[in-house]
Amino acid sequence: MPTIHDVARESGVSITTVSMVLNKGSRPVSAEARRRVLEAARALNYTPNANARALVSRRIRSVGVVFGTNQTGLNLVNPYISAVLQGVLDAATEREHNIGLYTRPWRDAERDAAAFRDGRADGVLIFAPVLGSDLVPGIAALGMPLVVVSGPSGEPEVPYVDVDNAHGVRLAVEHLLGLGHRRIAHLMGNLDQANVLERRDAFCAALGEAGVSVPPEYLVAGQYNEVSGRENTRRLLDLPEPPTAIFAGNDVLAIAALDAARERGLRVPEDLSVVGFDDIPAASLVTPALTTVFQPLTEIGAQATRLLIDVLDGRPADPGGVLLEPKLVVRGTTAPPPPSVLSSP
Amino acid sequence: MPTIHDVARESGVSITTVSMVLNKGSRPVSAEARRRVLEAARALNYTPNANARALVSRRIRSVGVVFGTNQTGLNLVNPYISAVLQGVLDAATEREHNIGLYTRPWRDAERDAAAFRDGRADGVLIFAPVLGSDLVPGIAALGMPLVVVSGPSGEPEVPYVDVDNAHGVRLAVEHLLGLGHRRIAHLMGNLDQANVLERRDAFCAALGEAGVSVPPEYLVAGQYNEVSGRENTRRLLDLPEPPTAIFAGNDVLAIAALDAARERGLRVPEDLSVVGFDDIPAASLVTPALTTVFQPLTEIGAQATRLLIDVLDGRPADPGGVLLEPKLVVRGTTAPPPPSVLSSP
DNA sequence: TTGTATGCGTTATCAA
DNA sequence: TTGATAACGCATACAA
Repeated sequence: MPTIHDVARESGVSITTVSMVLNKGSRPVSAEARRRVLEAARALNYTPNANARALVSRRIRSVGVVFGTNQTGLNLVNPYISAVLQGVLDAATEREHNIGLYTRPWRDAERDAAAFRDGRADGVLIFAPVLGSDLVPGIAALGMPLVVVSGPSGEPEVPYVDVDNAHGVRLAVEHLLGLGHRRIAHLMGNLDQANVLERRDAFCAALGEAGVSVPPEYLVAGQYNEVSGRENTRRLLDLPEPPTAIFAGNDVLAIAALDAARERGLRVPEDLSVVGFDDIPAASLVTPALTTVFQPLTEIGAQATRLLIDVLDGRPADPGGVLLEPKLVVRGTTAPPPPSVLSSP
Repeated sequence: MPTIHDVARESGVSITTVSMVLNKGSRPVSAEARRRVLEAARALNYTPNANARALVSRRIRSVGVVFGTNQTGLNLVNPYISAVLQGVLDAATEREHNIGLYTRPWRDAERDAAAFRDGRADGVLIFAPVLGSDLVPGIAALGMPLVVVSGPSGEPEVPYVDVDNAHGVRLAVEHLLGLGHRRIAHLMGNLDQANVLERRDAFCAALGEAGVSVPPEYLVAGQYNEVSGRENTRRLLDLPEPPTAIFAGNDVLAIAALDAARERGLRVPEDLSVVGFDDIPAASLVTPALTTVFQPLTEIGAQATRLLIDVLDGRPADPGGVLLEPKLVVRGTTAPPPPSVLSSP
C-alpha cells in the first residue's frame, strides 16, 4: 500500500508538502508542486491511512454507536432502531463522518466503559440506555464525548435527543377522550426503560386531569414485543369491566392488541379502539390501519449525531435535552365506544 | 488518556511486558509482573489505542460495510437491508470484530475505490452492488479483502453470499401452477440489479418448462418500491387479458399489488393470487397475510461476514459463491384461479 | 515556498 | 524472564 513517502518520492517533494496539499493545509504550496502531488497521488491510488492520521491528529472522523440494551444485543430488525440508525447515518454522511458499531458485549461501566475510548471513534452515541445502567455516567466520566439517543441521559452534562413523550401521550389520550372513551387501558413495555415510565406517568396525568380514573388493572407492563402484547391484551379483555380503548406504548404492542382482539371476536374500531406509538411502517399496513402517535425517529438520530459532531468540532452543546415533537396520526383503529357501553352504569 | 507507558510506569515494568500480558503474548511473564500490570491497567482504566495497534499490526478487527447502490444511499428502513445488516452484526460480534459503515458517497472505482483501504477496516462487505458497477473489481484490484453480500460478485476471485434466486422463483411458480394458474405475471424491480434479472429468467424458465407461455406484457419492470408496484399492478389489471396471479419480485411490490387489487375491487386470493419474495416482517401483517418466498437474509449477512473474517484470519475462502436455500411460505394470498377464467377459452 | 525532524501509542525485534 | 529501541504512516513545529 502506497504511503505518503511514495507520493513524495514520485512527485519530487517532501512529505510535508504532500500532506499540505492533500489536507488543504494552510501553508502556501506552489501551483507546480500541488499539481505534481495530486498527479502522483492519483497515479499511485494513494489514500491516507486513517489510523496513522488519527494517532497524531487525535481525530478519526467516526462516531461510535453503542446499544444501551446490551442484554438482547442490537436488533436492527426492530424498525424503531433501524429508523433511528438511519438518521445517524444521514447526519454522519452529511458531516463526513463514518459510523462505527461497537459490538463487544458489556456488563457494567466500571469494567467496560473504557473500551469505547479505544480511538476507533471520536465520540459515542448511546441508544436507549436502560434505566439504572451506569454506562452513561461511566463513559462520560472518562471524558469521552457522549450523546444519548432516545432516552434521557440522566446526567446534566450529557445531552440527549428524544421525542416529547408526555406530549405524544397527551395527543393519544385526548383523541380517545374526545371520541367518548372513559375506560382506557395502557399496554406498557418493560419498566426498566425510561420512555415506558414517562409514557405511563403522562397517561395517568392526562386521564387524571380529565377526571377519569385509571384502575390499576388497566396498567399492564410487559415487553415491547408481540407475545407480551397479545397476552396482556387478552388479560385486559378478560377483565370484568374490559376497556373500550387501549393505548399501547408502541406500535408492536398495538398490532398485537389488534390480533388479540380479533381472536376474541371483537371488531376494531367498533368494539375496541386501539392507539399505538411510533408510527413504524407496519402501522399503515395492518388492517385496519393503525391510529398512532408518530415520532420523528430518523430526525432524532440525525439531531443527536449533529449534536455530537458539533461537540467534537469544539462547538459546545447546550446542556440538557432536545425534545422533538410527536404528531397524532388518525387512521382506522379508533372510533367512539360502542353504545352499549355508553349507556351502561 | 492513559497509555501503555503509564501502565508500565505504574507497575514498574517495561512497556514490552505490559504489551505481553495485555495481549496474551507468547512470551513468558512472571506471575508477579503480570499481576502488577493487570492491577495498574485496571486502576488507570487503560484501553489500548486501536489506531496505534492497527498501525503496527496491520489489523484493526473491524469489517467495513459499503452500500452498492450509492445513488440512493443506504436505506436501513428497508427491512431487507436491515435484516442483512443484522446478520453482519451478529457474526461480527461472535468473531469479535467491530463494524464500520462507510458513508462517503462514491461514483466510480477509479476515483473512489482506494478510499475503502484507509485502514479503518480490514476487509469490506459490499451490499448488493448494482450491475455493471466497477466498484467490486476496483476494490479487489487494490488487494483489499472483499465479499459481496446479496448479489453475484461478477469476479471469480471475489466470494459472494446470496439466496438461490432460481430455486426461490421455482418454488413460487410451481405453487401457482399447482393451484391451476396459467396466466401469471411478474412484477419486477429495476433491471440494473442482478437479482431482478435472475428472478426474471428463472420465472420464464419455470413457466416455459411447464409449457406455459409468458406474454411480454406480463413482465413489468420498475423499482422495488410501493409506487412502482401499485402502478405496474394497475397496468397489469388493465390488460385485455389480465393475469390471474402475480409473482412479485419482492414483498414490497407484492404488498403494493394487494393494494392496487383492492382498489380495483378485486378480492385476494379469490379473484387474484399474489406471491412475494423475501418474507419481510410486514408480509405476515397485511390482510390477508402474504404468501411469499422466505430468504434467510440474516443468515446471508452472517455467512458473508464469517467468510470475510476467515479470509482476514488467513483461512482461504473457497472461490465462487455461496447460495442459501429459500423456502416457500404459503399464507393467505394464493388460491386457485376463479372458475370463470378456468372455463374461458 | 520548502524540507527535516519529532512524536502520536503500539507491536515486534533484538539484545541482555 | 526482561528491557531498549526501531518501525508503523502521518501531521506539524521548527528551520531554512
